[in-house]
Amino acid sequence: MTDTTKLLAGLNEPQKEAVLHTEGPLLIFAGAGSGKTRVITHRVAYLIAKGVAPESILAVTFTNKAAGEMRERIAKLLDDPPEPPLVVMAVHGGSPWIGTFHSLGAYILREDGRAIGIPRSYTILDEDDSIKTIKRVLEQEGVESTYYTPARLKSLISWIKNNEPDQAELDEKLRHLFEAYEKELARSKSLDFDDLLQKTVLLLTNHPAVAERYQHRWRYIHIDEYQDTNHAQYLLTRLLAHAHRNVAVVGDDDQAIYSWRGADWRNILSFQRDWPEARVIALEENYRSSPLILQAANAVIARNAARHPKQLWTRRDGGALLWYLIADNSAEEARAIALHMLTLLEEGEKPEEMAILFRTNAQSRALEEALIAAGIPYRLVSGTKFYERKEIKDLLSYLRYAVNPSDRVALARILNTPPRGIGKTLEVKYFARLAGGQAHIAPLKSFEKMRIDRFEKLMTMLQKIVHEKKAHEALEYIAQETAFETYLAGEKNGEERIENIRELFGAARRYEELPAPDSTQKLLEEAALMSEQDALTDRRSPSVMSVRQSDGGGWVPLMTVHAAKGLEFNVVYVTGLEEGLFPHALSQEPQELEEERRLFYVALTRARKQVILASSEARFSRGELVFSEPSRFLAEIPPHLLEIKAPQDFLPTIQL
DNA sequence: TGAATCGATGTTTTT
DNA sequence: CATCGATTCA
Repeated sequence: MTDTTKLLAGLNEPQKEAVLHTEGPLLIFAGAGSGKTRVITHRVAYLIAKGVAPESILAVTFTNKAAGEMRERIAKLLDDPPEPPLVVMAVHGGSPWIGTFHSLGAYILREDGRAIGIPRSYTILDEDDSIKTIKRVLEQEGVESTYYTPARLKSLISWIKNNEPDQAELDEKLRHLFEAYEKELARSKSLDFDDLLQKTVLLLTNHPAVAERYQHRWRYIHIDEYQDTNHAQYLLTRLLAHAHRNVAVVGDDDQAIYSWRGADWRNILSFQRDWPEARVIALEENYRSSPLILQAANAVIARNAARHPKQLWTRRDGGALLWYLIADNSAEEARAIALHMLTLLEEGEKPEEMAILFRTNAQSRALEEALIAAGIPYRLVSGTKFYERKEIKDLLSYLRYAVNPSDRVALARILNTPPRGIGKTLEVKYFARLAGGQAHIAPLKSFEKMRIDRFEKLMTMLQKIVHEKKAHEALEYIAQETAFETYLAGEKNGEERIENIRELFGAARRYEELPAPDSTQKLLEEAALMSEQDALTDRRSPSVMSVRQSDGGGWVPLMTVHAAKGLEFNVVYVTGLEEGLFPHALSQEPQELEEERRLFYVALTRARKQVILASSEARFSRGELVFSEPSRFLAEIPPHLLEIKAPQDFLPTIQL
């Protein structure tokens, strides 16, 4: 057993208090860089060292990556070898359960969903899959309306699921479409992201015996990033903690940046209403950023009216002024940044310690081009995610369909991929046939029947394999049988895409130790719930690959500010600081502007040593040159903290 | 059936 | 600008 005093060493007073307050509700306001993750990991390790059974501890994190890191850090604190990353701990008895709300819901529903009619083999639909389902519903219902576009309907449905409005308040048409969508999901034995939360709440509410089991199992609950929980997550937390009341939530209202996704940061402010006996602890000492960066961030966030007042401080002194780079256009902005990076690299800064942040993914293009020109290795922590690539989704859809033969989205994907002569007409016939034998279904012509028979035979075989063998064996079988690599070789970017599916085989091998059907199930779950920060692979150009190999690893990370949440770097470039872009033109309501400001605050507080802010007077947006003013946020930073730079100030001191 | 081409059309952030 | 969908042609 680990000595508990060791777990308290090096913590400041409020941090210690948070670790020691193990019984009863606990609310931790943790400012940016105040050692929040440290507190949670030490707290969990402390509980275990004190003799609490590890399996009775639950920790909910914002991303799976954060979960993996937390797991490793706890293991290290307890002098245990870390578990292999990404294999969910629940399957190894005797470990804390650490994961996101969505994976928690997926797990509970997998175990107990049958009580509310959800089969063990259900499919998780990602955003793209559920949009496809909505398209099918709109077609079936013969909706002509231009108002109900698939994307808009998706967000309306999502809103309904998260907020459970009074049925009577809903528009008749919308209610009808909502029900049709739900019916289609049920028929496909599929759940969307919102269902993973909402159905879990439903299960625990309607089946008290099930709820009691989980309440009894997880006696110590931790929720990270509580300011970004939505209503369903709030209810789930309350349900799980109800019996023992040992619930510790950690968050910062100033870093709430997901209200557009249904998150309600007032959850953190109203915690004390539900748990009146809660101990409240504020962590305001910052260990990350230089005092100048903190002063800038504090000044900016102070402009928000809707916040719990607080002020970050640091014991450190010194630090560099924030730089503000004004460029004529986005290409020049990108080039200047790349040049500056070269100087820092010369001085010995590591590439992975210099992050480039932007408001929208579309901005990455110009930056990538400049980095390629400068020969700087980078990685895009965003954009087309690994599991969203077509070849990956296609191949995984075979497994999905084998596991869940009701999964219509998966079937539609694989029926003719690779091409096997089942085109649009035959697909329609086949779907009608599966839907049920009405009289008007045209009989299949003999060549059609042959093609269908061949496909069905393949799937019967695959089903058998999925139930008897591991995920990677099933994948390799299907790739073999469908000559998938030969098919990809004939497509554009064939080589890269073949690489990708080989990488998928590798990912599948991480589930080797699980028994046969679970192995495939887990892989599919990971694929659906993988987040931006978790991205397994990175988009990079061939030239970048060679640089990477020659300098012993390390890439400059490029990502949206949202994706940077929870991360920190020595140097942070915040690009595209223009009105209309950051703050975004679509977020102009007072509340939305405050969220944009919080987003800017998050960007600033990612940096340890240096912040470089950048804006362009003109940039291309949908093929058009658009001119804009510098972001209002720049003017909110006290001028004495800023040093204005022109692109020429970034001229290289070394030869390109 | 499936490849190819043309034209319209939408534009934030993501589990 | 890039993606998606519809239409056309082999």
